[in-house]
Amino acid sequence: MDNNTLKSADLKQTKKRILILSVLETAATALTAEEIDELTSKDMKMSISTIYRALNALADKNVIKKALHQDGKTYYEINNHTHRHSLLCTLCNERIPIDACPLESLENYLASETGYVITGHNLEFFGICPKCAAKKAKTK
Amino acid sequence: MDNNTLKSADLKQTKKRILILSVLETAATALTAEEIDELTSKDMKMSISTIYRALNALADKNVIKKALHQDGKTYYEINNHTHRHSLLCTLCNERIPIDACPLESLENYLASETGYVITGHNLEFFGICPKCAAKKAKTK
DNA sequence: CTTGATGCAAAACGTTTGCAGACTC
DNA sequence: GAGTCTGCAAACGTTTTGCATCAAG
Repeated sequence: MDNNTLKSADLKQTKKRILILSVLETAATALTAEEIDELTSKDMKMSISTIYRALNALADKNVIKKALHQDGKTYYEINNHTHRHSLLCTLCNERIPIDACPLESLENYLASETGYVITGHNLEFFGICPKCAAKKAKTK
Repeated sequence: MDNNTLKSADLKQTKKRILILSVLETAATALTAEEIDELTSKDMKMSISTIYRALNALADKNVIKKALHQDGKTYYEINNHTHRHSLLCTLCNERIPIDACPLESLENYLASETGYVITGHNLEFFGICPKCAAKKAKTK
């Protein structure tokens, strides 16, 4: 675990912030504030507004990435400066990560076409996972 | 204007619904409920909950598409069964439509790899438009 | 006349904020 | 000790909902 992530982001190194960061570091996918609350509550009790404030501070410093998903919740994940999107089952909410991202070349094209400085993108796939598809076929 | 869009979607043909649909049909981009409220208010006064209910009914019937964007608002647009994404200036909120969508082949790959039935995706680009970039350079 | 649509006000939801007290540096 | 972080409760903005009334089929 990187002990000076907080220090180098000009943020005070509190136990709660360290715990939030370590939860995000070990997570396989992006997490909501509520999920982070659950995961940290075993080790330490903290207010949900503390979690939101810590997450926003970290996102401002680009330590983590923040994105609003279609379920209306904001997801946070460590910013490893690589791309990862996800595929979400609209029935059971299972979420699996996708490594491939075909958008860089499109971004370059868009930049030259529009004059924009492209700073990022948001991409989510929706579908029905095999388990839910099977379940659905049965009940029909 | 298609007079039986509502009828064929099993929805009652009310003046308000017709007006909402016509606003969406003439819009160049996806609209929020609030924007639709403003655009319709010249012709007819209606409650915001009526607008939300009409939009949700239409989205359920796949007459329109509904998507939550990064500004926290839900945008609605006519479902012409083609793809269009957008590029959004994070400073002035200018939004320009993008026709290209390179995701079909990736969707096929994901489907075979994960077993999911892929039903859709959500894609947004962020950047800074030339005007805002110029303004920003001046104030520095 | 039955069913679905509407208005209003209140609630829901995830997130943010003001303020007083507690902690890090 | 200065400046930042935290907890609590209250506020926020968008969207949804319960219920009574109204209009479309």
